[in-house]
Amino acid sequence: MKKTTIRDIANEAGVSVALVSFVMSNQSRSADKVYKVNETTSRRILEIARRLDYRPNKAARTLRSGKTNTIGVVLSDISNKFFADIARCIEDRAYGYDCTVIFGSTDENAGKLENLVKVFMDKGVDGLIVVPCVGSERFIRSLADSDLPLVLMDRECSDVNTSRVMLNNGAALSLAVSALADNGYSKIEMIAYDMRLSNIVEREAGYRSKMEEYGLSDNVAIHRIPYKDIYGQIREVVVSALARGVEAFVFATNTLTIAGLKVLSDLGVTVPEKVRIVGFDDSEAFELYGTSITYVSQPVEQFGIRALDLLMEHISGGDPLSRKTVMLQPRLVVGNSSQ
Amino acid sequence: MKKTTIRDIANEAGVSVALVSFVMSNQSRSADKVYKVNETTSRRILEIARRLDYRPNKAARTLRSGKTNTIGVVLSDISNKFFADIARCIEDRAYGYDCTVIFGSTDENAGKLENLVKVFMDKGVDGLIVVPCVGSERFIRSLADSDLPLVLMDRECSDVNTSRVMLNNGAALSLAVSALADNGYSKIEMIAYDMRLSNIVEREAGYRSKMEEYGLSDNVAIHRIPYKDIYGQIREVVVSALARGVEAFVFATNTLTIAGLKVLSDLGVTVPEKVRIVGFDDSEAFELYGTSITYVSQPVEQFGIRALDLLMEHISGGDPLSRKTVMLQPRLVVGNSSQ
DNA sequence: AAATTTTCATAAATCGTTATAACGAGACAT
DNA sequence: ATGTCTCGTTATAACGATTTATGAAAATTT
Repeated sequence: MKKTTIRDIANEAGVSVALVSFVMSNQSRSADKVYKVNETTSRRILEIARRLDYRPNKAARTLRSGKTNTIGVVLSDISNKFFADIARCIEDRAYGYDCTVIFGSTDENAGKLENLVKVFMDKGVDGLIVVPCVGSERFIRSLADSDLPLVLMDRECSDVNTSRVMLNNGAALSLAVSALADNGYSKIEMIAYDMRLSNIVEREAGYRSKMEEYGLSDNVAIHRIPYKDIYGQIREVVVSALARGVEAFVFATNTLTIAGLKVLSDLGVTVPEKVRIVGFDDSEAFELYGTSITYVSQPVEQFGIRALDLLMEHISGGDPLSRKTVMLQPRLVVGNSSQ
Repeated sequence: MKKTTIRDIANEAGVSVALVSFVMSNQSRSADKVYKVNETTSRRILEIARRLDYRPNKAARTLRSGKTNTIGVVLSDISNKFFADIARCIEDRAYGYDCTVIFGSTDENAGKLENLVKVFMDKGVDGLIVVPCVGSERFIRSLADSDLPLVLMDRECSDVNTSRVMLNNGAALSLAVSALADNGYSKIEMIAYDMRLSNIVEREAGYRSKMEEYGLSDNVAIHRIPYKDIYGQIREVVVSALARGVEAFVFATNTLTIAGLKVLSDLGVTVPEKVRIVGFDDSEAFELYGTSITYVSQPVEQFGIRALDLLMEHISGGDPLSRKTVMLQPRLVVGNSSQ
């Protein structure tokens, strides 16, 4: 029960292996010359291939052609809902491109990122989609200078000439601030991460400038939470803010939103009676919270779809000079938590 | 800037390519003969390899040896938290085995499962971890008869001689029932899926037998919810059960638990005052629910770890007759929702 | 009818490894 | 001195495809 090879088919059909190869990878073209295959023989070969249940050997194909039809996706943590959703979209869409995907999680660790990329390159991926993390800028720049197709996702990396898919993070927090300010609240504080990721930084800027627009510069307060012991850190922040008479919180990420709501709930602070909030990203957890949550929504599936499309375009030879940036727009979902 | 090959190293060191190959894949052994390499030359070759930044070409290696160092994992939906967590564990652990993982989601569709497995086989995976779905039994049996190493996860498939990692599903619902019955409740109803997946079936059996043990056979009521419009279906069930004076609900899965809680919350039915519940699996959503939830916890990370270990053992030639079944034990986490 | 082009097919050279048989040189025993 | 072993190494044939140059026959032009 040996696997059938191109050679078996050639024997069976009484033709050369080259011809079979041409038929199989049907674009049968060379640099300038175009190899045409006779319709009848072509069909005969296809038929025999089907009968013998021929499956091309990918390793051989890759060895000779240099193409793996595999791409690598490096993200923060595939067990995080946001990235898991993106992963799922990429997986589905890649199927259409007849391309398989391998994933890797960095845990926001630049060393791991570097490692993963190297492993993926050793595997011979045709291209990479990468979510940069703090400290990975230099490496990513060098990566972009190599000739491996690359698409950045979710977070910027300065001075890199490559395609990218980003959220309009500034607009996201503008929406959040407006939702509250338009209801007459002015003491709006922001809870963000300690990490200097581009998306966080931009969200902070969005918050700040929108506050200024409403003439609330003096009320600007950004709390930067370390990545570990989020709950404990937020609790401190919230307690002191409440003591100062804060009216509302805006959150910079999904995780922070959930942790913040839990803190408020544990403190017995009701929303929106005692304090208002606007969250970031949807979560099934919101459904079990007593009050419906106002939040900024990002088009999650678009991240995956657009990033993959850009990468594929890039791989199939689009000219390397026209790198595109896709800017996704956030949307405000209004609930009672901001009233 | 061509990639350096084994041949470059051989030239540089003035030895044959074969010797370099032996050194690189250092277990240099044949069927019976063992090829020893001189310590000094070995070190010299290694040194040169390091200097030239040698990266073995996986495609060539695979073509010749037949091994890909890649495994496939077929699960229900990688964007579902339970599976995402498992995926993450597998990913991390596979790194230690110097092995990459490709994932695929079936959406509980036997056709997709079959398709994914075929794609993975074409890719040449060394082995598979599969979460069966309804209707895939025949295909999985045929798969198990092939000589591709296979490990089943989370759900049974009858008459298949292969390794597997399962939860003790019966015990899981026994725990759930006990938690309620021990508090004096007797009208305990179960909410399960319509699907005849082995894990669901076993959970139903666990519920039923534990109810009998408490002498509550007459109160046994299992509600089977179709996979679509879960919320609406559960709502109907809950409303009529409440009208009949139900005291408590036990849920068969995570998704059902969340949906159930949301229904209760929307109906204004407070837990545990009006009705008691025991959930399945942890969820961050529980943290935002007013009452702490009593739930059956599965050792999620163990699924990934044990499945991968079994598969690796299987791949590296453990005798095919000794297939193992790992039975993971559930644990009860007690909150207020069952009081 | 000769010249030219087009069409279809083939042979042979890779791609970078691994696996196996064989081989020379000393060591050791006969 | 001859034969047998072991040790370290080499030559070479795969592995299964793609790619290129080349060729022979058929179709077209001149």
